[in-house]
Amino acid sequence: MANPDQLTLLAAQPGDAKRRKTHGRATLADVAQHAGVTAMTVSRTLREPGKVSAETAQRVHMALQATGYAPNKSAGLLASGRSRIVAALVPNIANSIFAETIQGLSDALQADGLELLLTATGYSLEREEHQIRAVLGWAPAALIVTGRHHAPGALTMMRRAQADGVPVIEIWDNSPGSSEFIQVGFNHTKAGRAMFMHLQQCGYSDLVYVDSGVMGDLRAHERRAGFVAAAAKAGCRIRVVSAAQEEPMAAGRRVMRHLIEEGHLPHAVAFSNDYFAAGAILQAREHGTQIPAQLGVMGFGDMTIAGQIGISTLAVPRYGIGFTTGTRVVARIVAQADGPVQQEPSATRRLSGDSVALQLVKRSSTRSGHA
Amino acid sequence: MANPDQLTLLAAQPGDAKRRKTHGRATLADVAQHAGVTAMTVSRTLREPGKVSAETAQRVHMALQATGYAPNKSAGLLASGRSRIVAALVPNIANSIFAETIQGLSDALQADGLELLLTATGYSLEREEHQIRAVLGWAPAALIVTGRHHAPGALTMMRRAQADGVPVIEIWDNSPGSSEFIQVGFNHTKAGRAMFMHLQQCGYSDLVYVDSGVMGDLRAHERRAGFVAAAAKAGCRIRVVSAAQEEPMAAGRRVMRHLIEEGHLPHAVAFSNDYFAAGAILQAREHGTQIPAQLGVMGFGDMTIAGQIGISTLAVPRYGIGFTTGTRVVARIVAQADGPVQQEPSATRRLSGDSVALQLVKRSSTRSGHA
DNA sequence: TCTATTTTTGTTAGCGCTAACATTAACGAC
DNA sequence: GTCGTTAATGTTAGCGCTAACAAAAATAGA
Repeated sequence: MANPDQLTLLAAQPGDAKRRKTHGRATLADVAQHAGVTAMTVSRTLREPGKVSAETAQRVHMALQATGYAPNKSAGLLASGRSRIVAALVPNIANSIFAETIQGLSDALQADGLELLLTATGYSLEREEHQIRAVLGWAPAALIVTGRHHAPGALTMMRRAQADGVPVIEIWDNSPGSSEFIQVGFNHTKAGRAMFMHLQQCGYSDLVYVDSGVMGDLRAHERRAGFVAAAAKAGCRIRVVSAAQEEPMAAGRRVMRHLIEEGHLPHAVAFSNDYFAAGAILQAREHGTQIPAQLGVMGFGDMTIAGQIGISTLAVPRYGIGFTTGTRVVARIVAQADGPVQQEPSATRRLSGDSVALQLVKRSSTRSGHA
Repeated sequence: MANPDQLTLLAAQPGDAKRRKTHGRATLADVAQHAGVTAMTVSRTLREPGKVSAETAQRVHMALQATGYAPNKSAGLLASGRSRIVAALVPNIANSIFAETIQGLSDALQADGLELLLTATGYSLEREEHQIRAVLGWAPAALIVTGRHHAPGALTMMRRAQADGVPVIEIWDNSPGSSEFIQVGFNHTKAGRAMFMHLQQCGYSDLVYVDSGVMGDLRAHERRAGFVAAAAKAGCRIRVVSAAQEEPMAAGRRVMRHLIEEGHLPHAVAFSNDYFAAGAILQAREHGTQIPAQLGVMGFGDMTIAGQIGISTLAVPRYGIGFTTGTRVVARIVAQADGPVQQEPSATRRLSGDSVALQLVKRSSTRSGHA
């Protein structure tokens, strides 16, 4: 090939009326011409270096350098059907809970050069469904969603994706048997129960549980339900309060103020997150209420502030959930790329999920022993 | 080929010897066949509804429903050269500063159905360059980077992108004249100066400035430099301390402990972020040091905790930077799509940047008046 | 009525890349 | 030397979609 006449013809050809406006950037063909090889060889040099001779590879690399080539990912994706995009859907990003998970995910993915397409669902299953549909258009290498509850249409798409070999992972949940997807997270009902058990062990029996009352936060509902059910079963007095949906520490303050002004303090208050608890403790201190002598307080999440203010809490590996998820995704994708070795052709091979461990952190906001 | 099923398949469709494995999902052609029209008509129904008759549109919509069509975005992108992806690069995600900016960006983009491709640079210009190259392969509708400092190669790519009509926006900075790109942010040197000026107005003249010492955080360096320069010029005693790179509140505590143990307290300490300041104040309280009577403290960022603990701070519209950026991007992209109307053909039309306003928040950690 | 528009739909040819197959060069084994 | 075998490169034909143009149908104008 490389027929000079043809090249000239092509170059000079004024007749290509229907030619589309090209993007202007260097293409594989440009690089190939520069290196005196075909586009395919350049493509191979980039993706399968082992299959190209050292000498050719060097020429190609020089040409890559010279042309400033940057691959057109959509063309690659269209041709190969594989992308290196990982799509992740979380309720929101600003919430430091998910922010850290995303950071962990991002860190793990970057190690292997995977890209992160991120969307915020705002705790809406409807938006989630919409966004799943959108991101699936990119043929992602993996799909990560939050929680195990999804709209019917979303479920259908997730199933289909999984059937197509795309790992679908539910993060921040782990309820074996309740889901057909890989899960990396923990059981929220148990978490709520664990919170109660700590307070019970401290000897508190007149309890208040405070959470945010965000409608769509199913996991928060489960934690609350777990707490309440355990408390009721144990014969404790239990009251549930929904904090207004405002800035969490301020909300915690408000709840505490109400409690104190009511005149009748419970034995202990459990908050669905440490920011609530932190605000509450600051408020209590200002009122001169002794913690934990007059009132036990516990939070959830082991956020930074819990350690600083001395809040007993249930620690959740926020970063770890993301990092573990990312690591699994990378492993799966690498395995897929390296060799489509059918390890267990007989059974549907499924990646199992991960139950991340929660840990109770006892600090000065709850009594240390039995009452 | 030994597979009988495959043989049957091949026999059923004899013409396509070299056929590639298709993704299995419905394509435009499938929908078109179902609706009794051509693929082009379906495409138009989706993208330019006005150009399709009502009756046809309905038939198409039914077919879309029936086939469960989901567009293949890479094919669309490859054919059109336009994507609805916005690429954003931030130093990190977990840091609540950027998390909120990303949330704002995400919120603004979702209003118009734009997608967010997010990467974390970890304050490394090298990684930034690498990631810019990667995301540009998706022909993003806009490129958002953090700050105005970039590796030479990154700059080249950013210029090229801008020349190609892709809006390139630098967030978290605003230094008119120093950049050829749109900026949405503020001037960090001025911010540092503003912090000093507050302390000066309070009458403090023996100062300590504490920041994290993260090597790549050029903006933090600028704030510190601005503070130090202003302080020096005003003849104040000024000392700079780098907090260890650990959990910020703990670092703040450590710094404060050192300061107190040294025996000689300065008049006031400025921290490069509110978490440092919060930790410091908690520590000081435990030592019985009176704030602000014995020691003034100020932070930066107006994070939630600053309001809760009563820290004077310089408020930064974290969410706003993201939201404004997103809004601008949307406006630009919509304008591009609606009509390529050359509004000012004579001059290079550039979107101007936004200097977001910082606001000093005076709280109980600094004296309210002159000394 | 018949032409001049406008609206609606169809046809064609890629976008830049890669899977699959085809070809050629290189290397031994006998 | 001949033949198989492997390694290295080339050729062809799309992936699914849309820009650009072309044709047909509907509408209007006289």
